[in-house]
Amino acid sequence: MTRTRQAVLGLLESTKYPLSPSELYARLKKQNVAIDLVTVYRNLHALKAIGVVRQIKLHQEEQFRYEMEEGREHHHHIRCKSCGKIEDLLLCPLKKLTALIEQETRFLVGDHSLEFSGWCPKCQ
Amino acid sequence: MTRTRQAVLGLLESTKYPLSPSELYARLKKQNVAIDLVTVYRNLHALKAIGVVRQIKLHQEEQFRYEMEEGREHHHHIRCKSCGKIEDLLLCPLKKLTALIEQETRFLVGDHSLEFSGWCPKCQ
DNA sequence: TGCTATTTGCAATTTAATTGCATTAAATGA
DNA sequence: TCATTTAATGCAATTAAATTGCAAATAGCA
Repeated sequence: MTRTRQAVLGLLESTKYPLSPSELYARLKKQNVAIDLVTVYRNLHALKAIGVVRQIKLHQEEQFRYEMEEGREHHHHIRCKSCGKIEDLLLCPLKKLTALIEQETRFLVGDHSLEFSGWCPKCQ
Repeated sequence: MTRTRQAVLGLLESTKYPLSPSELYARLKKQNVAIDLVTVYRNLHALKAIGVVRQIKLHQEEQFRYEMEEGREHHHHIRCKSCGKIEDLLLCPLKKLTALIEQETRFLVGDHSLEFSGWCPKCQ
């Protein structure tokens, strides 16, 4: 557990929404943490591999985002089409649906991703 | 409406799941359609702009995919984690949820994306 | 303190997507 | 039909996110 890794982890812990590698990099720079963008990527990869952070990809976005795995219930996101603001949605109407989908498709369902987009209060 | 554009459109029309630009390019090559990958990109862009095709991005995938807009009901997808097979899901349990989400978040909901992943019959 | 294994920074590479520009093909009108 | 305008194409180069190789630096531990 190195200084840089702690900085990455600390920032993820204190942020209420998922961050992209470049966002993490920019914020760490602002905090005067000497870190390379490649190191951000590698730390996120490592933290994901050990199950500490979760990698998500929002609909229509280019980059991956990362959020803490621990202490968070199953949730989804809503994202503003205008300013990009992201908030958690704590509801999930999909648990009951899995059996039906497995029956219809013969797939074995592992997980799902759900995302709403629209306009946040400021951008309406 | 050029030959190449017709080829792109024809392939999208005859495929039951969303295709990526590189998949389209590879298949057109196989059909001996002389086309550049850049042209595939530009045609998809143009077809999207006039509302003929829809651009989607599946969770955890790198590239965009495209599918016909016309004649298709609102639907979602299920994707095999192993072989990448994609199928449509014609159900959507989310319409009723929009009002609740707007109330809770004060966002104005525009649309949503929902995707299941798991293992297809062959890969189980 | 000294040794080993891991992590880091830098440079270079990969892949998806985009852009500039000269050439070619389509489409419209006389 | 042919000429003229307009849009589409191919090639090369570029951009951005992510990854990799490798030497130097750092952490962990005896």
